[in-house]
Amino acid sequence: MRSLVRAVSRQGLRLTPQRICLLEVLAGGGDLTAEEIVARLRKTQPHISLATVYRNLNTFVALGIISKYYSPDGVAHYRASARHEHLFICLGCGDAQHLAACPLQAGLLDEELSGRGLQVVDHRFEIRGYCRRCQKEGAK
Amino acid sequence: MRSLVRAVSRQGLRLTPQRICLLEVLAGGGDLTAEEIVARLRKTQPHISLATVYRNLNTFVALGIISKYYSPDGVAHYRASARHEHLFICLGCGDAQHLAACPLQAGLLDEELSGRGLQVVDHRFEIRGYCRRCQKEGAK
DNA sequence: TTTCATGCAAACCGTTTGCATGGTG
DNA sequence: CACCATGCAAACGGTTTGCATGAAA
Repeated sequence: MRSLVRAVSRQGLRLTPQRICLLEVLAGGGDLTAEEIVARLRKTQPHISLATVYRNLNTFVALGIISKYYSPDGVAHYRASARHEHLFICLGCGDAQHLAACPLQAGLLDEELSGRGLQVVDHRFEIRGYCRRCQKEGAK
Repeated sequence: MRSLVRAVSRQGLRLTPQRICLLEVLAGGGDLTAEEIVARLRKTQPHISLATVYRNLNTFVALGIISKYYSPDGVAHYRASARHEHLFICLGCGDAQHLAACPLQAGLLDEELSGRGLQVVDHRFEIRGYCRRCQKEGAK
């Protein structure tokens, strides 16, 4: 949280109440849609505008303070920047769990990436399938 | 291409001229947006509707005949189904290129996945950064 | 006191849907 | 000839933008 605030002020952006609350929500963790973020913000900022949220989210993304991705239904999700994520997404229940193993750190792709002159900033690995529970339910 | 047509008819879907042309475009390869697909289709199907294209794309995705992903600007891209994809997406120009190396095939995550009882269906790896050209432009 | 940020509402744009028509199996 | 698929146009919903107001530095 503190580092997020510092990142924002270091970029010459003003520290408005809205921005501080937004950073608090983001610091809380999770992949949130703009709607979900606004819902949480309204608790402390009842009149905050959706436009303000979108504008700030875009600003933060451009500065690399947070990251953004689109879920399979095409809705943007935001989260405090994690430079890499490895998710297992269950096709049965939709739950996502984070995986520890990082294929990139293992150096597996290094050769191919460097061979093509590609500079990595972040990555996101999604593995889809069925979790233990949903496998059992499917077998019934 | 032939296998795509077979997959469609096997599912009990009618083989309309629009669908056949759509499959031809998809068989041509690449990650295409609906707009790009329509532009190509108009050469042979001048009156084809955007709605028809979207409807068929969604149908094909649901049947697993093609796959869909959202680029960083939130626009859907479609391609003939690959059960796994490894993409490098340039943060500068937005272009995506496919990587050959597959971290999953290398067995890196096997231990973690099997340890948790997770059954893999497909996966998608996105690596973001800057391509050679955008690195040069950024240095200017 | 000068910007920059906010709120509101309207515009945008990719995508979906209702409905009547047309073509496939 | 029964249905599914198509085309058109309108609706939808997430996101962006113009403009006047308000607050941070």
